[in-house]
Amino acid sequence: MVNGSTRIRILDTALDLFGTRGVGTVSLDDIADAVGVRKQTILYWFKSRSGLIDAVLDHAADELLVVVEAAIRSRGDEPLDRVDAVVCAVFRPVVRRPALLGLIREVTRLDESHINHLRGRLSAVVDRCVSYLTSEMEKGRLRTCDPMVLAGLLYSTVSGTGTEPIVLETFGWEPNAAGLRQVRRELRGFVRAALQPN
Amino acid sequence: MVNGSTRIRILDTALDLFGTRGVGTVSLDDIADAVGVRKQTILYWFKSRSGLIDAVLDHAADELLVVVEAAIRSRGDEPLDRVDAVVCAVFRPVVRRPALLGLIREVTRLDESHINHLRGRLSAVVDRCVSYLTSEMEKGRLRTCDPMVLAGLLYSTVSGTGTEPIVLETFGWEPNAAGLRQVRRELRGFVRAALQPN
DNA sequence: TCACGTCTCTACCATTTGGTAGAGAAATCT
DNA sequence: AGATTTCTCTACCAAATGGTAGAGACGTGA
Repeated sequence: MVNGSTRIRILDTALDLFGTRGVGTVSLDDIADAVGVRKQTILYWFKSRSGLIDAVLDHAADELLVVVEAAIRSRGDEPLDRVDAVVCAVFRPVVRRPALLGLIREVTRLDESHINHLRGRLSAVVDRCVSYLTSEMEKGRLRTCDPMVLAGLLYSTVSGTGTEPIVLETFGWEPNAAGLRQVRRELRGFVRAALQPN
Repeated sequence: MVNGSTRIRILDTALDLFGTRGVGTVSLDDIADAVGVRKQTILYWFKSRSGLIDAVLDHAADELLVVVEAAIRSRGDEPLDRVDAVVCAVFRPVVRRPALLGLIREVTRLDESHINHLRGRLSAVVDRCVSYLTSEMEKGRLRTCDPMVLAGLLYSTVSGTGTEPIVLETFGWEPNAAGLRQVRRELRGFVRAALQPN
């Protein structure tokens, strides 16, 4: 097997399992079985379960950062369009890799050390989003409000929509491709309406 | 000890632990320790771990239903005010009992049997919310969109805000009473703006 | 050929898990 | 006084957990 490939397969699989079933309920054996490898191989590549968790968080942050950075730099001067681009960017993993946002959401259930680890990786992007919102509000191009809390609300809305299909099903939503497009359309309209300047 | 009191103390404690740490990572011994009781006492009142989970979900649904029903029937004909009342009602447990929404959110990680159990308890309220949104949209008093998906978006936004203080902290939010009031104010403004008729 | 990196194998370990069984204490109710 | 409810206690079980240890297989590159 090529150098690094097994390591990455472990990271990918662990990300999926952690993100969909929750970090605390996935054992090393579960991951090993899913990869098609023995538990000892995981402990060969990662010195402990805790080390694996940190590595998976890094892996997830990498994936998310690439997507968001690209969207932030996307064309268009109008802030509503730019926020829309970020919303679409974050929504994409919802379809392609549902576990990604699910894992980020798991942060609430993790130890302080892992929380800080992830925070360190995401803080740069978060700061940029908040200061962007601030400057556009000062220009009167977005509804004026607390930009930090607004960023949090936007995150909650997008991430919640993506990570809780079961709740949406309770509301009568149908989990198929057409349904997903519908959710994305409504999500974009919702966010756009919420940000419209007064 | 008075009849039923221990049972309810177990339910309350289990709700808190399940909601904050996740159902899958809380053992019967954890709950027993927190209640100040032996594991056997839990298994005396609930026939198994699975039975306890269902009972806790019932307990949580009860608490949530009372709050929401009251808000739905609150005065005011204006739909924006009425939705605002429900948002405030759901936000109240965020302060008083953070675990409540955290437990509802856990539904994504549960077995199908438990999911259906909870769904059965919540479907009545959900249906009422959706049909209310529908009728007000038809009257042109709310922004026109898909009412089912809108209900899901509202839920995601409110629940995410309440269950992810750690994420909000990453955005720079300060977790104290003033900060919570601030979040609630922004949340209400956000939802109001998102629902404003075109 | 030798060394190295990668991975599997067998065999352990202590700890924790959900769950069972049965005896008995203490209080309350009839 | 007797019966019932509520709860604790000791003792146990099989299964799964994270982790360790060491030997060896296999292929590649030097």
